[in-house]
Formats: sequence, structure tokens, C-alpha cells
Amino acid sequence: MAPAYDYRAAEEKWYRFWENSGYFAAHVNPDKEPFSIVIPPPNITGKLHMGHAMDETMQDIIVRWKRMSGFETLWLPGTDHASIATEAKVVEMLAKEGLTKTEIGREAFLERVWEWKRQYGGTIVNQLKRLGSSCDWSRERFTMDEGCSRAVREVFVRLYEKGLIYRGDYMVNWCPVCQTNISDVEVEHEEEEGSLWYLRYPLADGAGAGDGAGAAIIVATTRPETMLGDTAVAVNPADERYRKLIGKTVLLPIMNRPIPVIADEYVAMDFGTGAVKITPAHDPNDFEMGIRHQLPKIAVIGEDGRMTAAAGKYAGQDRLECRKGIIAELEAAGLLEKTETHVHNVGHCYRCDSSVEPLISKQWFVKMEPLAKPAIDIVKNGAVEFIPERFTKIYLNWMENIRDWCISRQLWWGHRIPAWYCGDCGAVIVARDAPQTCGTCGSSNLTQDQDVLDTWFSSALWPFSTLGWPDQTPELEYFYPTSVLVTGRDIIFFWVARMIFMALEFMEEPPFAKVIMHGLVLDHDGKKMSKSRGNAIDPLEEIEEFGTDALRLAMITGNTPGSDFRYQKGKIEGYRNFANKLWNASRFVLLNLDDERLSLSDFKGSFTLPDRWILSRYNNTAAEVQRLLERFDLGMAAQTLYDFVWNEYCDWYIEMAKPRLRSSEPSERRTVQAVLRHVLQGTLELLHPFIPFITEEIWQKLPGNSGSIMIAPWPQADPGLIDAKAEKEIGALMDIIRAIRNVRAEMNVPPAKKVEAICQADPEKGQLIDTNRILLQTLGGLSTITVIQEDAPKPEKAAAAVAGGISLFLPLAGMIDLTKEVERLEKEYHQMQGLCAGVEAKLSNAGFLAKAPAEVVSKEQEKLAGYREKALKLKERLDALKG
RNA sequence: GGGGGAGUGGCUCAGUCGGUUAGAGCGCUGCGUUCACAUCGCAGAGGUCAACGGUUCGAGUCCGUUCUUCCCCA
Repeated sequence: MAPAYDYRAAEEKWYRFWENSGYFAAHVNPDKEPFSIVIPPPNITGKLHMGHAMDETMQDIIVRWKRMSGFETLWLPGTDHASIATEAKVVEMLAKEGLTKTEIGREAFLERVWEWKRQYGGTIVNQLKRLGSSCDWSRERFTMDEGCSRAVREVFVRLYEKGLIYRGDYMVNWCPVCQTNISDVEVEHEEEEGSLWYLRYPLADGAGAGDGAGAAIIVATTRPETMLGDTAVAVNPADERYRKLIGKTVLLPIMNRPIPVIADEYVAMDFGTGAVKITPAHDPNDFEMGIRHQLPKIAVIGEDGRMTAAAGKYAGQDRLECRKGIIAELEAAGLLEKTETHVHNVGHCYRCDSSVEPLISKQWFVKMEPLAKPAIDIVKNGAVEFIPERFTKIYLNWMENIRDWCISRQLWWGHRIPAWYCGDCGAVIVARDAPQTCGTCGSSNLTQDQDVLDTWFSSALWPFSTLGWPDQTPELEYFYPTSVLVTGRDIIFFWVARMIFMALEFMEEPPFAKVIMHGLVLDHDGKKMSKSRGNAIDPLEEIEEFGTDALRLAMITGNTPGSDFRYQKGKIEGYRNFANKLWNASRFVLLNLDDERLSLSDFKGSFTLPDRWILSRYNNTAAEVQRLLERFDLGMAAQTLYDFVWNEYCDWYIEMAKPRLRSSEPSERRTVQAVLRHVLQGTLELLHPFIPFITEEIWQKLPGNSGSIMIAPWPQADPGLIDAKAEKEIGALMDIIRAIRNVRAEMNVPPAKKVEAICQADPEKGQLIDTNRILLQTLGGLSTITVIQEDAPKPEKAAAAVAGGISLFLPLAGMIDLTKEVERLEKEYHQMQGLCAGVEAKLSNAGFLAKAPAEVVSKEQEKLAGYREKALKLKERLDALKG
């Protein structure tokens, strides 16, 4: 075995081995309980990023754990067609050839996209494999494959027939750059510093404004260019200042259009002047108000972001150019009252970051209220549970205030809307398959809707469309509903919420019982990683440098579930080191094992104290890991194993085992071999879900193993091997050893120099020291240990310490600096006194004695006794030195 | 405006049901190269747990207020 773990060779080898052996594949198996997860499908345009690394790692840990635990485990992988991103990619490619998509036409364009998908769509899949993901690749799906597409059409038609999908003219978020509308959740709001312009709208009948400002009403706006489409001015009905003006008419400047002053409670009295201009065609709130007051809607900005014919002389101008013109014109006319700087939220396209234009457009929508209700109930009654729990509130808050979902997109790549329009009678036909003739007039002059569906419409069906729905397949029957969903907190609305209501509507069952949310991976400064910011770290580079297992641990260990965490090089380095530690501990064990596989149960009678201790610690660890995994507290589970391996198995048990491995007594040797092996193997198995590669590599080398660790049975804690007494006794011995080492270090005793030790102990402790003298000698660097009785005279000219309930003396002739020794002991003595005082105060408090549980009180009493004993012994020593 | 996080050694973060001498990794200091590992070992320094108030026998942990900071929604 090499002195360092070579992850490069191991990773490739074992992944291929697992896949070829069919270990990833899940089968419908009524004899076993199923456990299933669907992957959050990455975009085919995507490149592996840290978010994937985290997401995949968490899923793989859960899946491997469940598989080893005996479940028929399905992790269903696949990819998402990412309508807008993919289309943009291919459009860009065409542009390089000097072509546009309209030039080549829909059919040729789609062919190009499929071609692109064939060529690059698998990249992300191969990258997922580098993370060790144990997906059933034989079941890999794509949101645009035949099955998923059929499910999409089925859902669309059924929702339409139920009246839950409608088409209409409504305010949408239009991206003038992407040339499509986007849904509300796809709009990202950013604070921007802009201006607030105060515009003077003269009253038509010349009546006074009531505020002494003259015959006008002043409105404040951040978007003066939309004034060309104003159809009212609104004030709050409770606003004294404007009460007299309600019902009056103002003359819209530039357009010279008379518009009414209306009252609406929506108007905020403390914003601007308390009077606002209303543009129903270009602002979502104004649109609503326009409906309430039956105001005309005048669209002055078009889908190209330019002013329309309705904008009069500004027609054809870009909207920002128009804004300048209008300000100049109003100013010249004396109608610009003032300008203030103003910070406001501007909606941006999630995709291209350009500012979104709210405008009215004919689109398809899903009516949300009836779908949201069951989706709220299912979470409230606990049938779908969010982990951590706080995401429940975030989900409910959104679901309870949900707006209709705009699902059409002005794109070509995606699921084309299954609606046809009759060219003769205008009928709309929504159907699963292309109709030949119009059901109303019989005409065959039919054209299909040009638009495609929001990508999330198909991913919303993912948990059941991938299992064969709308057919009642055996897979659907067996694996649905899925067990858990693991995903990032950033797509709770986009995806999680939508899967829940779609599943409830079509499966009448939630898509999963638990939703495990994780945060985002941030850079070392706590900033979100992004291509544009240039701070994204490539997980593949990290894998190259440190290995997949190290990356996996870095992704989950030591951070709170659900919260974001900062990625730092030091972290992955640390876990690379851990892998190497595990490797070397295993190397040591393997070098000391014989070829025969020893069974632990054959050695039960000959366990020594260290054996009983490590077996107890191991079984406690196994139980704890199980408990943590059941709560999906993966980070804590990994941390528990990390600590066990490094701080207990390596630092102590291996060191304790060394003298016995060199023993000439074969039974002694064989016992320690059996324990070393048993604990190592179990620990590897517990670690396997977290770090699959190195654990397989080592496990395969252990004598007598065959098959694969990934299908080995999950270790069960054996309560019979938990031994509190052994843990306590070893604890005392460790304290003594640490005290010896501490004295040696303080007194500058060279590490290789063996020293003599004298222990003053009661008979019980004396016995403990006596039976473990070799251990103390080896780990403390001692030549001899002498146990003397408590009342025996204390050695002189010796450094002293109190630990593990005994007084310890190291006669270091000529090496003791008396002043330093007194100083050291005094420091410790004062510390003990402080601790005593603290506990004494507690124990003299009548309230504490009366109200605290008896167990807590006796624990405090025990503590005090220990501190007092130690303080007393230290005092004795100090007196002796001084006296 | 509404909602949610976070504030714990120099840095990054754990801390479960309120009871621990408040932990870890990195960094820092001292010592250490035969016998698994310098990707290491041993010993050590370093914290009034953001502030104030409250509940409690007992608060890093629960409640309130304030400050700082990040995120989501409108």
C-alpha cells in the first residue's frame, strides 16, 4: 500500500466497477421497501458548479445509506431542457454563422437545438458522475423526451378542460432582449438609484388644487415616459388634501387628453405628493386599478422596447430616449415641478439581466387559487415536511399570496402549447394530439399556437412523469411517491412548490414526504458565486486537486442544515488530509493483519480495557450516526465519524494496540487484530455514504471481503458492547497520560527520554494503573511506574500533577525548576478553586436543590468532589514544595 | 413595507431537550524525522458567546428591545 492515498486512480476504477456491476440500478421488488429520490434535473446547458456538488453529495449520502440499509433504492437522474438558456445558446451559435432563427425557420432551428443537445447535453451528466453519484443511469430522463412531453400535454389538456388554464390579455413581465415574457418568479428585483420626477398635470376646468399651488395636481413618477399612456390620476379617498378634486378632470400634458381624478385606497398618501398617475398598460398595480375603475388601457411601449404609435410624436423612440425628451418638453412647458433622487426596485430578467418591461400581452396562465389550496393544506397537516422547518413558513407565505402563473413563452425550444386556432371560425382547440379539423366549423385551416411552455411546467411533473405517468406503470406504482427531495433553497418557488400542487392535482398524493433544503455555496468573502463576478470555483478543479471524497466532505461537514456556507480552500484541504489519515490508519491495520478474517465474537473473552473502550466508542458512534442520518443532519453525522476516526481510533486505540501487536503471545495479537479489523471495517461502512471512493478502495483490501462496500449491510450498533465503565476508566488513563505529557513538555524533557513515574492512588485506581502499566509506559514515555499508597510519603524533587483521580510524580532530578513548578501548580490550583467556588455556589442555592432534577444535582455534587480532591492534592504538593 | 437567516477565540464555523471546565478546523507558540501518516505527532496560548433588559434554581441556548449584517418577497 502506498504511503499516500491516490484518489485519481481509485475514483475512476470504482465508479466504473459500481456502474458495470449494476449496483446503481433499482428494480421493482415487492419483497423490499422502496426508497426513491428524483434528481433536481440540471440544465443541459449547465456546467457543474458548487451548487450541484452540494446537492448531489447530499442526495448520494442519503441514497447510499438507504441502499446499504436494505431499501430498494432508486435515484432517478435526468436533465432539463432549459428553454430560454438553450435557445439563447443556439441563437448565439447561429449568429456566429451570420444567421438568425427566423431566417432558418422553426423546424430547422429545432433540429439545430437537438443537434446541440446530442453534442453537449451529456456534459453535465458526465460531470455528475465525477461526484460519485449513484444514480440509476439506465433510467435517465430528459424533460423533452417522449414520455415527459406526453405528460406535459396530458396535464395541459386536463387543466384546460377543468378551467384551470386560460388565455388572456394580462400584464406580464416582458423582456425586450430575450423577446419573451417571463413569470413573476423569474424577475429579480434590484435596488437602483433613479429619479423621482414631480409632474404638474393642469386641471381641465381651471379649479384650484386646494393646496394653493395653482390649477394643477402634481404627481410623482419614476417612469415619466409612461405618462403618454396615462388614463387617470389617483389619490387616496382618505386624503384631505385632494378630497375636493376627486371626480374632477385633469388635462394630460403633451397628449392633451382629459383624464379623471379617481379615488383608490391603494394609493399611498405619504409617497411623493400622494397623487399618482395611472398607466394601466404599463404597471401591474395600475393595471389592477384600471380594472377596478374601468379605465382604458393605452399601450405606449411595444415589445421591442420602443414607443408605439399611441405615443404620438415619440413613436419609434427607445423608451429611455423618450424619457429624456419628455422631461425636456415638460420642463420647457413649466410642468416639471422638481426632481428628486430616489432609490427604487427595478425588475430584471433572471436570464439576461436587462430591465423588464411590464406590459399587456395575450398569454396562457394557470389559475392558481384552486391548486394552491390543497398544496397549502398538505404542508400544514405535515404530510409534506420541510427540513429545516423554517422553510415551511417561506413556502406557505408564498403559496398563500400566489398569483396566476404565466406559462407561455415566446420561444421555440420547449413544449409547444397544445392549442390550435381555427383560421375560419376562430375557435380554440386544446388537444393531446394535433386535430385534423375544427370541431366547431369543420375547417381544416388550423394553426398551432406559436409559443412554448415555461420550462418549469415540465419539471413540475418530474416526480411522476419520469416514472411513466400518465400510464400506470409498475415503477409508478412501486416508487411513487418519492421519499425525499433534496434541493437548494433558491428554487423553492420555481420548482418545489409547483411539484407539490401538480402532484396533488394529478396523483392525488404529494410527490415526496420530506423536502430537504440546502443553502448556497458562497465564495470566501460570503458572496454568491457567479460567472459574471468571476468568483465561481469549479468543483472539477477541486476534485483534480484534492479528490472527490474531500470535496464531498467539504460540501456538508460543519455547516448548519439549510444555511449558506462559505467555501474555503482550507476546508477541502482539511478533508483531503482526513482521507489521508484514514488511508494511513488502514495501512497500519492492514500491515498488521494476517490473511485470515477473524471474527470478533470469537475473542469476546479476551478483550482488554482498550478493546472494550474502542468497541464501546465505535458502537456509540454507529448509533449516533444513525440517529443523525435519520434527522438528515448529514453534516453532524460526518463530523461525528471524522472525530471518531481521528481522535479516538487513530490517536488512541491504534497507539494502545501497538504494544500488543508486537506481543509474542499469539492470542493477545489475534484479539487486537480482530478488534482493529472489526472497528475499521464498520467505520469504513459508516463512512461510505460520505466518502464512497476511499472507503471502497480500503474495504476491498481487507482480507475476506468480496462484492462491494456499497452493497454491504449498514452497520448496526450493538448495545451489548457499549461499556460506560470502560469509557470512564480509559478517560482516567487518558487524563493521566495527558498530565504526564504536559509535565514533560513544560519541563522540556526530550520526547525520546524515558522517565520514571510514581502514582499515589487509592487501591482501585492503583489496580487500574497496574493492569494498564504497559499502556501508560508506552503512551507516556515512561521507564517504570510505581504505585504507592495514599498515605505513603511523597517523593521529593519531583514534578507533580493531579489527574484522573491520582497524584502523579515524575522525579526529574536536575530538570526541575522549582519556581516554575510552583507557578504551574499554583495556576492549576487557582483554576480548581474557581471551579469549586462555582459549583459550591450552585449547590448552596436552595432553589437549585429544590427545583433542579436530582440527576443534575448529583452530577454537580460529583463534580465538586472531583474538583475538591484535585484542589486538595495540589495544595498538599504546593505546601510541600514551599515548606 | 412584510418575512427569514446570521452576529460565539485572529479567520471560517459547530453547539441537539436550558444544566459541558463553551468545542472544531485553519492560523499562532514551543517541542518532535527508525518502526501507519510532516497531507503527521505531542504540548500550549487564545472567548465578559453583538448590547441592554426579562423569564428561570440555572441562559450561548427561551422572551422582549436595540444595533450590525445577509437573503427572500411586495
